[in-house]
Order: sequence, then C-alpha cells, then structure tokens
Amino acid sequence: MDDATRTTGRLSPDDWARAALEAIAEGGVPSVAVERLASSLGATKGSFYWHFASRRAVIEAALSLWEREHTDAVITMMEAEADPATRLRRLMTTIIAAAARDRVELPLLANSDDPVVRDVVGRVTARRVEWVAQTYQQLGLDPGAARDRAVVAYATYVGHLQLVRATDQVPTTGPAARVHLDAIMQVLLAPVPDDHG
Amino acid sequence: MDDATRTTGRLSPDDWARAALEAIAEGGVPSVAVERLASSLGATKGSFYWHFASRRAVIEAALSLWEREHTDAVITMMEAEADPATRLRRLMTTIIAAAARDRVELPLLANSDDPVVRDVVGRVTARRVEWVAQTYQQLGLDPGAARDRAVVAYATYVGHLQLVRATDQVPTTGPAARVHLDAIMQVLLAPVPDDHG
DNA sequence: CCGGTTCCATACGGCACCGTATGGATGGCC
DNA sequence: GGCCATCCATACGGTGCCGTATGGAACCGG
Repeated sequence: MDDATRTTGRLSPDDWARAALEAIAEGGVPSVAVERLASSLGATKGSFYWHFASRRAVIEAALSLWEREHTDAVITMMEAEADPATRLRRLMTTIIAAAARDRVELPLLANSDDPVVRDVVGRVTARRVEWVAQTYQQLGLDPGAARDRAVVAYATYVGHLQLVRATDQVPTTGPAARVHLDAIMQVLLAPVPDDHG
Repeated sequence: MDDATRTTGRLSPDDWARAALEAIAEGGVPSVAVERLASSLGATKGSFYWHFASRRAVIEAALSLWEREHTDAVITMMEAEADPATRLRRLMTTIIAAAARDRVELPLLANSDDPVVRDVVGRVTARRVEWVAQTYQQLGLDPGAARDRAVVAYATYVGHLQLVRATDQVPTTGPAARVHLDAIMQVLLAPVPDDHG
C-alpha cells in the first residue's frame, strides 16, 4: 500500500529523465553519468540500460521534457495580458523570477556545443524572441526593428541570468532587486513610441 | 640550430598555461586534461608534472594569464576617448568584436561553479562594470543609477555573447550586425540626458 | 501455483583521466 | 670532458565512466 512513499520500487523512463534534468541543473550536461543517476535513484546501471539504449538517449529525453514543460509554462504565462508594455514588464519580471527556479536553462546555454542541446536551445530561444518581437510590434515598431529590439531584450535577460549565477554583481532580492528590474525595464522600453502614458 | 622551428624542445610553464587556455576555449575548464595538453604540445605527462604540481595548478596559471592580458587589453582600449557616449559605443563595439577572438570568456562564465574560476570572473566583471558605471556618471547619472545602468549594459553584452555562441539569432557579420549594434547602443544610451547632440 | 514478461543487480572489459615513481636525456659550468 | 641540476619519457596503480552479458527477482495472467 505505502509503496509510493519512497522510490516506488519500479522506475519509469520519466524518472530517469527527471533525474538527468536535475543532474544538468547541478553540473551541466557532462555531469549526467549513468551510474550516478542510478545511485541517485537508488538503482544500478542494469535498470538504466533496460529503459534507455545509451547515455545520450536519456539526455535527449531530459531535454525534450524540459522543452515541453518550459514552453507550456511561458505560454500560459503570456496568454493573459492585453497591454504590450505591461506585458513586456510582466514577461521580464516572471522570467527573471523563474530564473531562480529553473536551474537548467543556464547550463543548457553553456553546453550548447552539443548539437542536441543546441537544437533545443535554438528552438526555445527563437520562440521567445518571436514573442518579444510581437510585443514590440504592438508597441509600434515595424517588424525588423521589433525583432532587433527583441534580440537585445532577450540578450539582456540572458546576461542577467548569467551575471546572477556567475557573479555577485546583481541584486536578486530585496528592494535593490526591484530597482534593478526597473532599470532593465527603463532600458527595454526606452525610445519606443509610447502613446498611452 | 633550428630548434626554434617546432615546439622548441623545452617547454616553459607559460607554454602549458597557454595550452590550457586553448583547451578552455575549446571545451571549457573540464576539458583541461593533463595528457591531452601534453600531446597537444608534443610532450608527455612527465614534463607537465615537473612544471606543475597538479591539474588545478595549470588551470590557475591559465586563469591568471587570461585575467592579466584581458585586463591590460581593455585598459589600453579605454584610456583614449574623451566623450563618454562615443566611448561607451566604442567600448561595446570593440568588446563585441573582440568576443569573436576571445573564446575563453564564455566558457569561464559557464564554469563559474568552480571557485577559482568564479573569483577571476568576479574580479573581471566587477572591474568592467565599474568602468561602464563611470562612463554613465560622466553622462550625467548619479552613482547609484549609473551602476544600475552599467550592470544592465554589461548584462546585455554578456547575453549578446551567449546568444551569438549558442544560437543563430544574432547577426555577427555584414550590415545586419551594424544594425543590431545600433539597436544595442540605442537601448544602452536611451534615456540618458544627452546635452551635446 | 506456474510460466513468461518485465524490471533490475552483479560482474566484466574497455577507455580516459589523475598523480607517482623512476630512469634517461639535455644543458650549463668549471 | 666531467658533474650536477634541469627537463622529460615510460611505466604503474587507482578511479570514474560507458556499455554488455547474464542471472535473478518481481509481477501478471491463467
């Protein structure tokens, strides 16, 4: 009856994929090691190689899982908010706040020399830039300029992530964080023709 | 007589450090492997362990080398240009152009979980942010706001680097690159009180 | 209760890596 | 030219990793 309390005796491919995702979060793609995954799940390689053909396979499963969940999350986050300016602000706010939780993103960026990782990162990035570009278009920019601005905005986001993780330069909590986010938004919304304020 | 043509017979610690730097550029800090370094220099481990006590030692030497040269380069780059606005633009231009050459920076950002790497990255980042902040102060911002803006600008730079390397979203050559850099500068200089244009 | 499928542990070979030990080559110096 | 310090190659033990092989436990239908 209470076999669901611990590691459920039997393991599913999804369990392995999530463990791999956790490993990626902690040490990047290279730290996804079969034996370590196994021991983290209280199992051994024998189990792993029954579910997956190779190490690459579980990495791909983990990436696919991440891409799916991640995309869904951002979509549901975006789909309610009419005003482009506040939407952009909410987008940046949420995305930066979520950066603390999603510890996978930055490692994936870092390990984009791996073709599979690069594909996933490329798709996710393209999709996000597209969203931001649409928002900028709704703010009055033509498609070309909107896309340029979107790339810059997204670069600012990525750099923010990177600086938070790699240095102590960026305030991440307290009032200083709010001020900093204000600075970001001030920059991102800057010379956009704003006709409702 | 002509012993200087190939790998100079004898190796200096600096040779090993530079080889380690090259390895970092290609595969990050984890790819600094003693035997591979040796074979890339046409030598063996025996030589390495005479010059260095451990793998960590050569990594630290490489990081120190990079920090030194990198700092010098940016200093000499900055020390001639009076006007803050054009200096900021030149800074971004040069720094982004140099990003193509300096293939070490991004791997270091990525491997900043390593304490030694984190220290170096932290120092370099702090120094650069400080420079940019000073430039913003000369543009009329008070110290606090200037630093906020500097962090945002530096984040934009880092994100730009990251996106160039990890995706195909950012134009890096041709007229599109100029346009994109213009977009960056437009954003970074945006609501700064500009009293000479 | 029994046979087959599903799931997993143990044991193995192989590779890349770290660091040590030890002998040999090379170069300056008197 | 002989001696000592400098520099380097070879050989070794040890670890972590991948993937395979094979036997066994757990579960399910009859």
